[in-house]
Amino acid sequence: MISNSGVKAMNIMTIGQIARNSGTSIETIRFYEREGLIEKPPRTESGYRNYRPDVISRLSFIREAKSLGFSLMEIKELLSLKFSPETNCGDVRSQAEKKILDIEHKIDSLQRMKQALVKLVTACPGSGPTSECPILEAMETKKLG
Amino acid sequence: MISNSGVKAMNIMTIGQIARNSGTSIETIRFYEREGLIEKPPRTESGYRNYRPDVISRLSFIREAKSLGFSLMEIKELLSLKFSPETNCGDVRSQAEKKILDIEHKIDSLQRMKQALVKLVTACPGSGPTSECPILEAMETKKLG
DNA sequence: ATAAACCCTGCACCCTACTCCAGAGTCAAT
DNA sequence: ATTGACTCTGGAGTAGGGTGCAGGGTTTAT
Repeated sequence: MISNSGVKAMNIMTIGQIARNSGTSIETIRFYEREGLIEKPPRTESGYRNYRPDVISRLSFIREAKSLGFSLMEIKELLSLKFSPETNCGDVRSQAEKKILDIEHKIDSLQRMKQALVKLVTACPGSGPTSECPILEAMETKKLG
Repeated sequence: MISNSGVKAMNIMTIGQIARNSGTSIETIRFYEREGLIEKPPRTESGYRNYRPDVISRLSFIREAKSLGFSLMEIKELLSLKFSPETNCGDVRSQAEKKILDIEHKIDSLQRMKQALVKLVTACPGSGPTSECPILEAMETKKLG
């Protein structure tokens, strides 16, 4: 290796270090790279991937968004709201507005679900044979959808 | 057919009617039955499934919960949260409490995501290039997850 | 009584999102 | 200079969640 002679660039990491720090496996990181969810990082002379640490938060974001029911496709869209010098601000804006509505709907549904469960828990000591399925009932009467 | 002679039981539906009314395909309904997410309905003499209309809201709930990032397994657990003579109150209660925490975490994450997007939209002048839209920054710095 | 529209089972297949090799090269420490 | 931990590519395999027939009965309208 020839580079890295004078200054030690301590802000680059191997894929293994990124994996350990992000809770995402090496294989998955490479998979996300193939799928375009994270940028192709520069390589060393020998071909090793060379990451800047900020890819870690991107990976955390992906993990979080997945657990909220977004597909990798949707996550890609969310992420691309930043990196598109081509598209104009209006496009991004309306995209973002759509996502906001989507998210608001999700929050709503979760709040109704939570309410149903809270009701179930507080009614618990009574222990009588309550309704067949409290969560379903709560969701039904409030007309989810 | 011999039954159904005197009284017309109008509150039963075929699988096709359920499918059309719930937005879930026939195949998927049968799949959910195999997986135990919905009860096996009674059958006609000829073997046709005979549903009561309330299965529709159960299917809607499943669809909703899926979009919120719950797996079919988790949905099964959510649906089974009720007091039955078999399970004791403590079990149900602690199960429900775990689900509540889970849901609260999801709501939190969604709210942070929404905030990031709202910030993006309000920071967006509505035209021009988007080289430095604040969305990813907002998401990264807030340390989602 | 015949066609169109349904429904049945069983099984193969598909998509998404990974996960796991094999075979080979690289790096750090001893 | 060798060992052991690490990385590379390419490709096959897996789990979860459906989807699509084929082959064959059933219902309903005409």
